[in-house]
Amino acid sequence: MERKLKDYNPEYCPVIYSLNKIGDRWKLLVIHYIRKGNLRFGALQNVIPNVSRQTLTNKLRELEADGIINRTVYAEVPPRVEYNLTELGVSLLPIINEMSKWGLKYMRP
Amino acid sequence: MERKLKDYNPEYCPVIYSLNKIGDRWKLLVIHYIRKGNLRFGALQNVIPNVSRQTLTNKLRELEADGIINRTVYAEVPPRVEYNLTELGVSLLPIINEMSKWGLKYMRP
DNA sequence: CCGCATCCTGGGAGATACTG
DNA sequence: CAGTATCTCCCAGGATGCGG
Repeated sequence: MERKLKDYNPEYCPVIYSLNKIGDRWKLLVIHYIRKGNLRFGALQNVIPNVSRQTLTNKLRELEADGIINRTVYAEVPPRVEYNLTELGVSLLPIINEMSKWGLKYMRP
Repeated sequence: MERKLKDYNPEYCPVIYSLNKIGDRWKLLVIHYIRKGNLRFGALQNVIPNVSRQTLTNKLRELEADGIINRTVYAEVPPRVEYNLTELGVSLLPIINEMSKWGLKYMRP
């Protein structure tokens, strides 16, 4: 189980709540890349640098449990699974947009 | 040394850059609370749940090295040290604001 | 009060092999 | 293809004591 700040924070504040949902580099990257159209497990693995299948799986499960993404299995051969942002997931995009804007502005090579 | 996604990411993207600077729950919390007026080391330690001195020290150093906060030492007895956001630090506030807004809207007790 | 030096531990993450 | 199951490793972070 993931240890969360919530567990021992007396003055629970919104920022901490958000951090507990997405304050994890992997999760933000997953959301970011799903938004960009990388919907399949393999696609995500290719585009996110150095994620192991294991970790990617875990993060996808957590995001699903938090209602941020949907998982759709297509009964095909070979099997196909697609992930999509839920409404809640979409509501996170402004945060990622702000981060993206900041990165663009202040990034130095 | 902190292992950064940057080190092994072929397609370097702004979101990842931002993540490398602040994609760490402690750092965001530090920025958040400095903004709220908790400028002293002790104040930060009191207000951030369960940070050890060590960790807080490290994060403050990293933030300082990244030009996000300033450190001012007052030659008093007892000693006093204050941290302030630099211009670069202030430029991060929109991100935190978005996170705060999101938390307020979707937080369930 | 602030914070460095040490030591130590837990659990996040990688590697690998195996299934439907 | 898209996972699960295991095992291992590593280091971020906690605890503690000292020093300016």
